[in-house]
Amino acid sequence: MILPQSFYTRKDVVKIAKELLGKVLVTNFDGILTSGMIVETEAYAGEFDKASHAYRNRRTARTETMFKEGGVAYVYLCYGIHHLFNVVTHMADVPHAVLIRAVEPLEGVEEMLHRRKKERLQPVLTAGPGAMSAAFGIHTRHTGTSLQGPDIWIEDRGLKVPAKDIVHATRVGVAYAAEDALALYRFYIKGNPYVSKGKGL
DNA sequence: CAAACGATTTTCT
DNA sequence: GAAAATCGTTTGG
Repeated sequence: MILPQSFYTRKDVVKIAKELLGKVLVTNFDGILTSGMIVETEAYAGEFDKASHAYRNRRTARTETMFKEGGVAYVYLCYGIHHLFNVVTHMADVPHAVLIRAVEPLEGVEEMLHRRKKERLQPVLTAGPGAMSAAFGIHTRHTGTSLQGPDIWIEDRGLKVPAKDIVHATRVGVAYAAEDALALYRFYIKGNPYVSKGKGL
């Protein structure tokens, strides 16, 4: 089933980030469907999180999407090259989001290989937020897109990730966030080869 | 209007 | 392991 909007509008962004592990992200652009199981996520708790673009409820043209009601995509360009895909959570005016960092490819592998200009299926295809977005065809133009479809959605296919297989860690690339860089806001499935190689603190 | 800066990935040494 | 690639957003003059 497609995760309902009520899944996203809940208030605990960290809990949502953890629950997204094992769910299936699907994109369907121009009739081309690609999907993959989410194996790595990070929570960004807006107002009190220095690692978030919306720290202290800072509203700009870019972050405005994070202030929407939960259940839409927040996509932005990083380092001028990479499109990073996030899921907006909580109610309107609370800028919480979950960064999807890595997935394990399921359907549309041929298309993902083509989009990434790769020959063979290897973890590097979708391990890492920029790589995953490229493989799924996600672009900054999709920021604000609903996660109820028909272009992007997340499904629950009944897979439960055992608590013992969920690793809590520090986030990647946010050392500038001082004490908030120490928060255990990154979650991934232990031993899954598609988890990114990015290192926290 | 000019300048600095990334929630990263790839390539080269 | 180090460095480049590359550009929209944000901030400062």
